[in-house]
Amino acid sequence: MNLPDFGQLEKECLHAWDHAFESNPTGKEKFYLTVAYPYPSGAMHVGHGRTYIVPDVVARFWRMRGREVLYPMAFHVTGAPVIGISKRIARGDEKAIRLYRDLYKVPPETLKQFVDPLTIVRHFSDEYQRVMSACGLSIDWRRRFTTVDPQYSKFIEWQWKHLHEGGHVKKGAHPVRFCPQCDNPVGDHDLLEGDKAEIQKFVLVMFRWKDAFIPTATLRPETIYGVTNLWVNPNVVYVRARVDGVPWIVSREAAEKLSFQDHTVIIEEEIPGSSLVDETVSHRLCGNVPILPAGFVDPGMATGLVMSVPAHAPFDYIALRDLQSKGLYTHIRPVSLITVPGYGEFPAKDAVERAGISSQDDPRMDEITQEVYSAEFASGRLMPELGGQTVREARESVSALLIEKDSSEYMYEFDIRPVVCRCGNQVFVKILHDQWFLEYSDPAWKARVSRHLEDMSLVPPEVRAEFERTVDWLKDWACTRRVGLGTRLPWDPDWLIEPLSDSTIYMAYYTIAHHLVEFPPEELTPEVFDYLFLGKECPDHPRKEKLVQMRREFCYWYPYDYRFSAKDLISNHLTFQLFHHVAIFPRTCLPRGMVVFGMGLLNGAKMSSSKGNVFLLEDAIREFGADTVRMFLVGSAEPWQDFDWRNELVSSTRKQIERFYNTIMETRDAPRTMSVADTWLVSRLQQHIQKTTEALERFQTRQALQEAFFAIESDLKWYRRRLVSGTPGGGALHELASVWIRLMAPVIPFTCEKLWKETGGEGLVSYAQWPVPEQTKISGDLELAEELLMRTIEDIESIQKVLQATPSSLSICIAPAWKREIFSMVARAGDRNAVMRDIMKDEQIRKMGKAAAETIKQCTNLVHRLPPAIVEQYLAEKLDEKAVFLSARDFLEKGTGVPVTIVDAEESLHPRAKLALPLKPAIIFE
RNA sequence: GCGAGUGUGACUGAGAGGCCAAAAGUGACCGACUCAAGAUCGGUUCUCGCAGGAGUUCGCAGGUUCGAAUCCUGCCACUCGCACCA
Repeated sequence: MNLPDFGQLEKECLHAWDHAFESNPTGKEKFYLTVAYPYPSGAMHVGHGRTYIVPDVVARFWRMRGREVLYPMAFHVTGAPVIGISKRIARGDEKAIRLYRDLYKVPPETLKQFVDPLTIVRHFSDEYQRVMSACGLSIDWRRRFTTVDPQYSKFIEWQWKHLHEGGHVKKGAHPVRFCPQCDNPVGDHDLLEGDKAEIQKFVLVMFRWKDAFIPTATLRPETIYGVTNLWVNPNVVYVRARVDGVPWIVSREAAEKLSFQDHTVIIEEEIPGSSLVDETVSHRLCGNVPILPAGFVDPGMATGLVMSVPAHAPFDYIALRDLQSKGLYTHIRPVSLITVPGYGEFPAKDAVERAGISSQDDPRMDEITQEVYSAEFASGRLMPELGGQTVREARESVSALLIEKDSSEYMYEFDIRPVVCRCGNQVFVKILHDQWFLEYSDPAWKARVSRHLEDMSLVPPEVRAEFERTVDWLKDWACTRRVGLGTRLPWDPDWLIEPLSDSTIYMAYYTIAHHLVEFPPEELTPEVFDYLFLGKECPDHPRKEKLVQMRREFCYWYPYDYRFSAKDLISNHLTFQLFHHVAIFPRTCLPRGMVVFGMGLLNGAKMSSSKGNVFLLEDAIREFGADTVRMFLVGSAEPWQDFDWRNELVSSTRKQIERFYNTIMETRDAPRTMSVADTWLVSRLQQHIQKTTEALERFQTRQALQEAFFAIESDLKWYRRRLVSGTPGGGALHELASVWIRLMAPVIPFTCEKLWKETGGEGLVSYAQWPVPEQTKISGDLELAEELLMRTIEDIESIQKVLQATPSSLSICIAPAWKREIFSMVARAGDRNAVMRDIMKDEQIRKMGKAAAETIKQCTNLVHRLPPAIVEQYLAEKLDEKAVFLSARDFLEKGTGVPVTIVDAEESLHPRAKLALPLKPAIIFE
């Protein structure tokens, strides 16, 4: 083997590609694809690599097909993560420092500067660009920007002005997880404990006790009609507190929580739980009820006091039963208020008894509570005397009633506790005010998105259901922040625009990004953008011609053709950007398609930077070469499937590329003569061109590689086998080389660029014309003949395998014409059952008698066992089987090592000769 | 829990009612070439079989059909999402 220095080769290519992929509007049809821009807070790993390499393969493919391709890239730096990172590094946090120093290999001097968040993103943006280039990504880097560039901020302000004017941004209150210590809302990833916790909305049912209220929290306000008592924990000390001036009795924890939920709370005195036991409270809807002691009451849960509905709540039922079994409170009877199919008067009792639960501590209690809850919610109705509403309806109407007439309030609480912030402190539910929302819940907005979604091309098609559901499910999105990097809300500059919300239509920005940097930000007024993106009247501007040109460029590129992104973004970014597009742009500028990717695994485990389970892309390129990394990443699975990076598999990909390189280099010396095998090879090649093209049009990179690489390799194998020994191959190889290099160029552009040059190709292969299959080069009869030969050899080999005695000769007996006739008739027949009768109508054949009947049966069998394409071809071509074998006799003799004779089956005396069928000659070893 | 998806031979994966014992790649084993290793090339890789065949397989259990990896039902397992975050 004579391999080049791939590292050197890559360097030369990168040099040749410098500025080669900068795209400008031309007379050609365009193809605009974008990928979600990265948030550069760390080094790229091979998972990121695939995210950008797959689109690059697509970009290179369309470029070679003559499209003007735009593949831009920018960096998303708005938001809070880098601020957290810089703080942690400033604080000397070991874990953060280890990650950046050891895994991401940030030099110590640079790391020191990471106390400034912008330094982090600047460092990694540059690194991203360097590594992306090293991967051979055909990006137009002139358009690079970051989301904190002043021009971009102007663009965001323009967009938000429209969203605001369009009525898509509303102000409201919003419960969030909040850490008082950090004085900030906390997201899932900021939690030490309780990351699954959801905020639930409880109704506080206000029971009167002396001059105060005892609020009990419930998710089932409709059960107020069945309250028999309250529960208090006698071992807990409660407080009497003035809540918005009104005295409430709640747990100490509850008092603190309420203070975060829009209440002013002043604690006045402590009240031991035990002193509340046996007190009487009252409520308009259930009258006077006693307070009973119960150990299960958790002071950390909502108000720390609960109402008891033993007929419908298993916990309440069991707690009451336990007390009554000790002879206490025996006068209390459960009060039934809901009827549910499948349960008796007291569903809680039924459920407990069915499950055979005897104690409050039984672990199944939560499960059966859920069971009763769900059953009643799904199919329960209030008793007729209470109005007969469904539980679903009653829950709404009763809570409205309680709020309006009975001083009830809402209280938010987590469904799972404890919830602990990364800083170690307890997290509370806080109601944020003045929060701005994108009103994704707006049915009219949703409807426009849904309608557009129908017109979009989604790859793979299975994701459509998920998009539809997401559009349906999206609620209002809190779109402003107090902390982080970003653009300020134009009409309320105390707020920053939230980072997902500022990244929804930036694909439009790319189209003119390289021109926009020439403008001072203050000149980029809304009127300018209105002209550029919406075609409104062009404002007066000293550089009006420039603006006109930019408008033209935008119109050339937009809308984008495909957006590529990982599947985890379906439920936010990918759907958000559709909402924003329909809100801002006219129909003609709405996105055309999306391609959704699978996730990456490393040696079978999920890739995760925080767990250190990553393989850096730059290391991979250094170790294996960029082409190897590319070919592995696009070839191991289709884009939407998850892929698994395993070093040993990657190494074998490298060998494949080396093999490819050598094969092509060897073709340079091949003579120009065309043999039968050459014609066959060229004929086959047309199919591979066709199939590769189709696969890439459908983004099936793996399938494309299957055709463009392995299928061609396997043809070459047969081709070489068919060559007379010692010959180096013929004229087909030159054509093959030229086609093959181009088919592989999108995937392994470095190697192909080099080979293109070596084989005398003109210019860059990156811009060479994509091969087109030529009908005139396809010879069906030859392909069928070779197919017959291959199949026969396969049969011969399988016989040889089981043969014990060494044969001295081989006869191949060709089926007679009448059998070929029968075969054709069988193959053409539509109705399989009638075939026999129809064929036997033929005088000539009927004379054959039993042999004919037998042959019909065998042919029927054979026709169904052969690939339809072959049968079809057989019907279309006039195949002279005997000639095929005669011309391949040398080849057969060489393969089997015995003399071969080819005879007509009817001339052979051997009984086995009768077995001969079309496409399946009798094989006789003697 | 809810929603969307996936389960194929040692592994990655094609296959979407008869072309299917199931493509291709990888790995493993054997052979050729080598002093040797690597690379390369040829062969084998579910079980049985002295004639191109037969048997048992495609998460599990049923069902539809002349016929099921493929269609239907149930179960099990895995992946992703469930938001204030990139």
